[in-house]
Amino acid sequence: MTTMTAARRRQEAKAEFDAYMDECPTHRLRGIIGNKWSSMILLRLEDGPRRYADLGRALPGVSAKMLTQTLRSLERDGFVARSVTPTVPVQVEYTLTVLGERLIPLLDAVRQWADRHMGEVDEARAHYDATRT
Amino acid sequence: MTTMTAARRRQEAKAEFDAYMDECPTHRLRGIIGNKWSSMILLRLEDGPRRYADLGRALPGVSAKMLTQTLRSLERDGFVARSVTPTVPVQVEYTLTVLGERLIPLLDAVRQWADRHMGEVDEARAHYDATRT
DNA sequence: CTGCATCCCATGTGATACTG
DNA sequence: CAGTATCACATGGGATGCAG
Repeated sequence: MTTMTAARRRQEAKAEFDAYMDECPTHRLRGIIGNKWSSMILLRLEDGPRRYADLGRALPGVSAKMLTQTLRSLERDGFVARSVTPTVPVQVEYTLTVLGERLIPLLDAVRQWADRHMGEVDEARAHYDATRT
Repeated sequence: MTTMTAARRRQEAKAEFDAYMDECPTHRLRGIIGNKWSSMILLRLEDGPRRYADLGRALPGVSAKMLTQTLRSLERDGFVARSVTPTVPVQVEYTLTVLGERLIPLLDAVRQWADRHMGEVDEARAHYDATRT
């Protein structure tokens, strides 16, 4: 029994840690702003409401599937609100919620850091790649 | 020919946009801080240098592979420095670079936002899930 | 117009076993 | 101690076609 203890303890620690990670607010937030389209969409909504196809045109790289999927996810998390106008054909408008607006400054902070320092990252990368052939 | 124009134009716009995305500093930074272990490692290094196994113990959920891989990536991007002491057995120490230290405040900003607002996200999520059975 | 369903591939992540 | 190598798997993301 005693021989198993070390491995056993590590396993339990890992399980605990994994559970913690699932709860960890920071980790979850990173999951949100880390995905490919969330931030882009939020930033596009900063200037006011936008319709579905409108957003699609503003983000030429996005597929309909990802646009819908990301929008749903943002809606579920309370960052955007969705309102349908039952005309024919229907109009669907997406708006930033208060919570969504509060996220904008953070997104801007990320953007600013990137603008200021990603050049250094490029240099570091070039140097790293160069020094080992 | 003219019938193809619309689709054609969209394709070109997409290609352009994709190229832009690859360059976009913000998007690249999100790729860095968005991955599972980068931020955690950087935050652990905040208090001073750490050795490989030491980091591993501080992050019970990480596999050796991911620890190495993430560390390599952070080193390449210039966020951490790796120094080897050729004793027997060898010692490898990881330290935050100046660039890495400059990233910490941003990471903290993310953490703070998460601590303050993820509760609201949970509520929104619960409400969303509840309202559509 | 807005969105869902399906299929498919690339990538990220992890478990395990092995090495200088 | 500090990795490397290999295999396996889940997820993210995209293309296409259909529907209300």
